[in-house]
Amino acid sequence: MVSIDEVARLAGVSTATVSRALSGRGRVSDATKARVEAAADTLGYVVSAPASSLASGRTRNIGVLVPFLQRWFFSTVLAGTAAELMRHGYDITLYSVTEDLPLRRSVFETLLRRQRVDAVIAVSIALGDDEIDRLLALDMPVLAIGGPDPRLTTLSVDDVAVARLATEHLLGLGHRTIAHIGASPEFDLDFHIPTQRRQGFEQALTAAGVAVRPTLFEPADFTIEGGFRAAKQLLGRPGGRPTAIFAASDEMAIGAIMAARELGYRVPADLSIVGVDGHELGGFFRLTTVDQFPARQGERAAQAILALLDAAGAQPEQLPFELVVRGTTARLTEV
Amino acid sequence: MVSIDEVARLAGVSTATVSRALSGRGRVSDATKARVEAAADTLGYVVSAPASSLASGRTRNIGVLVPFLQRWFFSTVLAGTAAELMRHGYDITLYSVTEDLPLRRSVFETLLRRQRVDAVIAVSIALGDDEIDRLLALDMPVLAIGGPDPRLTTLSVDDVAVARLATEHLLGLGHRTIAHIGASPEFDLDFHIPTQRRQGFEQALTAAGVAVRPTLFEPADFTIEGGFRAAKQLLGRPGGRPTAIFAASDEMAIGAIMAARELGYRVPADLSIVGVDGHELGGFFRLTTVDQFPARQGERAAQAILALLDAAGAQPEQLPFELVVRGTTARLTEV
DNA sequence: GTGAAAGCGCTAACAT
DNA sequence: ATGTTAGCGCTTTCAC
Repeated sequence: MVSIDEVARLAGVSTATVSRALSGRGRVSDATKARVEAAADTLGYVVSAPASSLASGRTRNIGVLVPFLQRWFFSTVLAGTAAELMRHGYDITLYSVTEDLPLRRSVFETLLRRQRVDAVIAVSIALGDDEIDRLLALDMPVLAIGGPDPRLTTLSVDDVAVARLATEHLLGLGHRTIAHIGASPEFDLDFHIPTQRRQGFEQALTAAGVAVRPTLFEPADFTIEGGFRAAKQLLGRPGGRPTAIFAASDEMAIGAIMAARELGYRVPADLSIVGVDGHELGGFFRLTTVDQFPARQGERAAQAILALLDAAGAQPEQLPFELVVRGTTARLTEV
Repeated sequence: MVSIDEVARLAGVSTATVSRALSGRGRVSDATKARVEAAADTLGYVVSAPASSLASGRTRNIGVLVPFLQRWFFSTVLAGTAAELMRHGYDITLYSVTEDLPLRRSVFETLLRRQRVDAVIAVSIALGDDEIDRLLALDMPVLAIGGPDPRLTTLSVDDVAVARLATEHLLGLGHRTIAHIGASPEFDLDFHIPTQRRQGFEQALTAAGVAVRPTLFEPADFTIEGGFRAAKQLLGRPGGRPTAIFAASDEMAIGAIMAARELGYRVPADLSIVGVDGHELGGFFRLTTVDQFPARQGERAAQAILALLDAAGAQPEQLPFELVVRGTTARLTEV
């Protein structure tokens, strides 16, 4: 391992100057800077992260907390964050925060407290009160993406507005009997996004003078399979089947499409379906959806945390979303 | 930040003893060990990673290289690795190694060389020769999961055997006109798994005395959409359509199922389909598949790298796989 | 603009 | 079994 002294010797300067030249902190003449860089280059020198961290207190490393690594949405956000951070020379330390309680505790009580990260990003994760306490006690910038907690600075889409938009799209096509596939109550206990989507849905209906009917709601677990089951229920129930379904995620919407097909309904001729997310499979299924650009959410979070690191506080920020009309929604045709 | 001296003072011992007691290296009497632990506990002391790393040369951190974070297979392997590593008090630094060449270079030339990781795991990633040179030059344990490179210690499933198993399943059901959806040549240029699957497929056919017909092969890109397109080709081509399809991934197999349905073929009555992976969607589609247990692959890699870290060399290891017969394959019925 | 020197918070000999 | 001490490889005052 070539160390800073060797670079200093080769460049004919002190280690202090090498440090300044390579880090960009403190002034160094252009000439020496060039010489130092050349020396570092020929020696293949790379600053030792532990030594630098110990001396400076900065790590150039961000901790990222992710709940369901295997779900498309989360890994997509993570990919966005990772790319953006790497672009700035930052590493990312990944903490998979699952239901495994002992592991989970260790993240908050030990792993995050080892002085290994400069800041943390929590990706759409429902945190306990004590966990948030611990994050706050870390005394470093913390940013949440899409979580429900008011104590954390949060980047989020306006889920009420998202749902309203999807529902208004359906209303605009003439639909009046619109069902909603949302979260089961347990699922939503600590994570409020699904409830907000339901609120937006009901707001839109009410604003259009359409009554909200409890039989037109069916809970599911945000998977294709869950959406499939829920849609079967909705479509199978006697007495006025829905002519449109708003699913709170694209994966559930895809499940609904398959359920409809299996029951012999044509999408969108007999049934319109709209989802939320911007899932990669959306194009294939020609799914109309409200895209929330998950990869960009991740990037945005990375930028925000970097800003927090060399400047002052960040405010909660509203993330963009957009209706993408494809082939699973159509005008209501008189039955 | 409470430091080791405070713990030493409170426990009435030297910092060296605290270090020994907390790390488990070197002997400490049970009594003092208990006192030190108590002191650390009441003070909420956690060892500073940079300081410890600088002094010891160990980081308790593993670098993980992942190519397509958004693909189910990769994020599942990663989740397995992450959980297992965390269980042992290790952090994981995630490097997303994509087609972005400048970023990619920075991983190998800078990020990995900062003394931040004790070892690296490369998850099913096609590495260039120079990249492998750089990994080897890192002078630390490196482990690959499922990659093609002979210079790296690799944990992998026997892809030839996997394909043979899938094909033999189909042959055993009486099928003789079996098609294969595999990788396009470009896709396989630097990553040989797809080719191995094709070899296994052809081996099985030949062993059963069935001629290999080029028209019964169709390349795709390992996505649902790709599998869909490929199956349409295979089934639409005039002259002896296949009665069974072996797809080199579950996602392609799912695409094939949908293509078959759309063309009016019943699965498995008219067409049997088998995939590879053990994808989470497999149950929903009742897909017969050869499961390769991705989550366990990740765990296994974590265990192997930990073993490498405190002992001697590891040998390449064969990973388990298993035929899971569900509902998309059936006996050939006379047409 | 540059150098000297004092740490950053630990661990690992080496003593005892 | 425990204490003393010398670093680990940087960054950052403080001088000049």
